[in-house]
Amino acid sequence: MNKLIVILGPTSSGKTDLSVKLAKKFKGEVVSADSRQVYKGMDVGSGKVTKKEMAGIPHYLLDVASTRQRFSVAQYQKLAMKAIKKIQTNNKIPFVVGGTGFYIQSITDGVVVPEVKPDWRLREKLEKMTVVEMFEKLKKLDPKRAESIDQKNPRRLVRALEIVLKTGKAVPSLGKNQNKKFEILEIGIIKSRTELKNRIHLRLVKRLKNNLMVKEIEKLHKILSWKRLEEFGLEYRFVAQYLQGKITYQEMMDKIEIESIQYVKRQETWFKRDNRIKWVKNYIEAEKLIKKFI
RNA sequence: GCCGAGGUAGCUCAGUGGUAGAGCACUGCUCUGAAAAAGCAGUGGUCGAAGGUCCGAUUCCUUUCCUCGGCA
Repeated sequence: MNKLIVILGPTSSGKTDLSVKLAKKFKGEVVSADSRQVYKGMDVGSGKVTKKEMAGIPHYLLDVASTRQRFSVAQYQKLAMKAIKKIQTNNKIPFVVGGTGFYIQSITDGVVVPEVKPDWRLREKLEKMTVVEMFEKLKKLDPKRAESIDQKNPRRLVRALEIVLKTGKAVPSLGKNQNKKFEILEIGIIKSRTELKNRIHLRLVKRLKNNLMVKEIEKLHKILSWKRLEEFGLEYRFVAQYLQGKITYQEMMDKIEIESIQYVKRQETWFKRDNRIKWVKNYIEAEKLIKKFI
């Protein structure tokens, strides 16, 4: 059976370092699972591995999309599965590494997302409705989905309506079957909140040094609107706000740190639901787990 | 020293004679092609201190301490 190793953890937990070391030791190659690192030109702000840090280990799913387009889980799943197969045929072990829980789940659970491509014009129209109106509409068109949906979340409502309106059929129920194609080991990096806080702070200072990150975002703005840049969140959102004069430099720094920690919490909440994850503190513990697994 | 403004949740502030709210922070949670996104819920205050009036004061009065402006 084909083996697959997942290395996950909250932002700033040290996934890159650990995964490169492990990949070297166990003849592995890395498949990134990061919703921002897929974009070309988002390097400093997304904490993308540098060529040097890769230390010769091939990395997939980096720079596979243009920031002008919107990437999605469905695309991720397809590309990542392809990369995984390729790695396995080369008799190497794929290491899926990242912090985007939804992307990871698309591999480990093999979730089948409904085959309905986003229709941005339709979404724009739908978004003009209030959530109450959207929910009422969904209740009529797809009462079953309406039962389980988050009634106050416009994104979810828009997507559900999009599926129903485009296909004329109800949203298929989610079959959460484990991916049977692989034998999977999921390793999570555990770090205390205070340590993550420190690391996030130091990382931010480093990224701000020499204006590296600000320059990167100014460059991105040449082809992207501020609005679009703000959609990317965290460093991209607040540096964009700073460059527009909406907030001060200090406010920008504070905001990035606060929201990064909030992001950590959201990631932890997501990972908590997956009890396959084996939590480790360091390289040694991870190495032990993999030795047993192989 | 005098005059004025203010002291209410971790922060910024609203408010009322019948023991208090908001936003943000904080904590927990959700997640069907935007997921660093988008949502939901919850905790939290002896209302600066001490007296007084009142059935009752955070709200009115007095004193006091502190902060910020202006004048000396």
